[in-house]
Amino acid sequence: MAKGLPTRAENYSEWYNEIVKRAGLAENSAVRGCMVIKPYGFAIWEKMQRALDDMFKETGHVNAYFPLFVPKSFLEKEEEHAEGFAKECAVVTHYRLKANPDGKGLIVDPAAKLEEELIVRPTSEAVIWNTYKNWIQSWRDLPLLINQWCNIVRWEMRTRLFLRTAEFLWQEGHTAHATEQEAVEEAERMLEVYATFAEQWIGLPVIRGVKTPNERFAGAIETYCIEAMMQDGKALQAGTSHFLGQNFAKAFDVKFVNKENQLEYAWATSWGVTTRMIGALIMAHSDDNGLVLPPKLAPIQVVIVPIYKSPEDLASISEKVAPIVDELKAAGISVKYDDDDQQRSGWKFAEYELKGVPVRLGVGMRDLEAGTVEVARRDTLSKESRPLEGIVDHVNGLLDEIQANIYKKALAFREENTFRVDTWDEFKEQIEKGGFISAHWDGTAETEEAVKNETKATIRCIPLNAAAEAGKDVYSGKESARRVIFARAY
RNA sequence: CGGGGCGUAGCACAGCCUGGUAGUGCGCACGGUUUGGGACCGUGAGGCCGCAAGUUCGAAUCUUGCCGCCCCGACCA
Repeated sequence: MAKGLPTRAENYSEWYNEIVKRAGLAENSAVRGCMVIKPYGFAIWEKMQRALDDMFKETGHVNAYFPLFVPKSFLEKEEEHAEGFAKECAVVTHYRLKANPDGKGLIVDPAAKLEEELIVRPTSEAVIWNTYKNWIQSWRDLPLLINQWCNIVRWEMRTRLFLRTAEFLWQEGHTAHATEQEAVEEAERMLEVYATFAEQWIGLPVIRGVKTPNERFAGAIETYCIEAMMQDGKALQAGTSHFLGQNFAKAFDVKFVNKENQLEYAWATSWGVTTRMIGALIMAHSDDNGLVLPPKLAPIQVVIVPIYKSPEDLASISEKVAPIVDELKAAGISVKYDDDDQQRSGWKFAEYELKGVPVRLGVGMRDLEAGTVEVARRDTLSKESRPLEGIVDHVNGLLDEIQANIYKKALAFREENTFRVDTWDEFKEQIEKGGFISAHWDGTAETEEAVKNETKATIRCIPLNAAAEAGKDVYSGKESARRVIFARAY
């Protein structure tokens, strides 16, 4: 076990916080509620960005950039949207500071008050649809498929590294379409992109679903989501995709002329995933020794640690290892040969385990003589001695195996902790133990609210693949057509 | 914004109750011995004790007021 790292069983949230800090992913900043993403954490984000961006491009999207500031009047235009975000907005009121006449330091120059306040974007629908108004005239201008990578600010009272901070990084896709059907298909397509990314890259099984009206994005007609289970049995929303109908087109007067020469409002979607996915990755796979990274997102996939006594030994190990490093690189594997003389091998083993490096190769003098290498995998913590010959192929296969294994493990965990519940007593008992509860819901906001008040559990989603099944609401006893997923959530 | 806790070296903390000018561990620097799972010994550097005012001969310690951070709740990706 890592030195002094709290265990998941002892204190799950402290375990999480410590992993984030000790693995060098992020730390709290001097600015309240904001985080500093450190190089190792940012490297994971860069890998996520790369993979997602490729998927966005493959589905026909292009990147652009819109301003950080949203004039208050823009935000106001779509009423529900405005209401939903109003209570968490940072507002710019002035554009200048000046020397404090009463002493040292600076004060806000009262003479430099902005005519109209600017909101630091909590999301960009308003700015973007205000822009789209000028870009869209004809059906020939559609669909408009644009994404941007940026930061946003949502003034949170209580923050946690990666999971909830006042400022965070994300991507937001904003598309405009000529027909309702096309927009709905886009929202569903992007949800599937997210689900694929979560499952195949993060190794995180997700439930695809739609939100209840209560949980919907402010201004959306339908919110699709992917929900994942963390190791403490709580749910975490890993991505959302919205069908916005014509709400924003109407608010910003975005009309186009269709093939019949008639004016119509454009149909919209928006979709986003955030740096929160890094939190999901940590909480889904890591163990009491530290981080466990899926090979596809690991900044370092393979670390090679030389084990030696004298500088001469190190030299001969380095000589033997050099071609292997080259071969691994040639095979597209990111590898680090850690010949740093400042730290001992035992220290390095522990350190790379804490950092979640999927595969570690240990090479010592004994290996040199025997033509072997010690192969250690992070996900199972198992070690074996293998012939140096053919090691690159072996590692390549091993990375795939680890990627598959951590997904399998997470899926098995979710299945073991998902319960079909049909009585209210059972519901209350189970929710205390954690996990997902699949239960009947009568479709009313009243019941949803009552369940939340009594148990802190919310409806995470109505699964897209939910089979029609007549039943009785677990709380109210009223008629229900299908089961939904209840859980306590992050 | 309500309830609780905490601000002392880069980090984690002790000292405060019972006032006398600051200590431990990790880390850091140097030297040596070590090296197949977080080495050990020795020497050394490093602090306006969150800020401000008050009490006192004297304040990290007592009083008051600020500021900041963390945890628990309501809100949220």
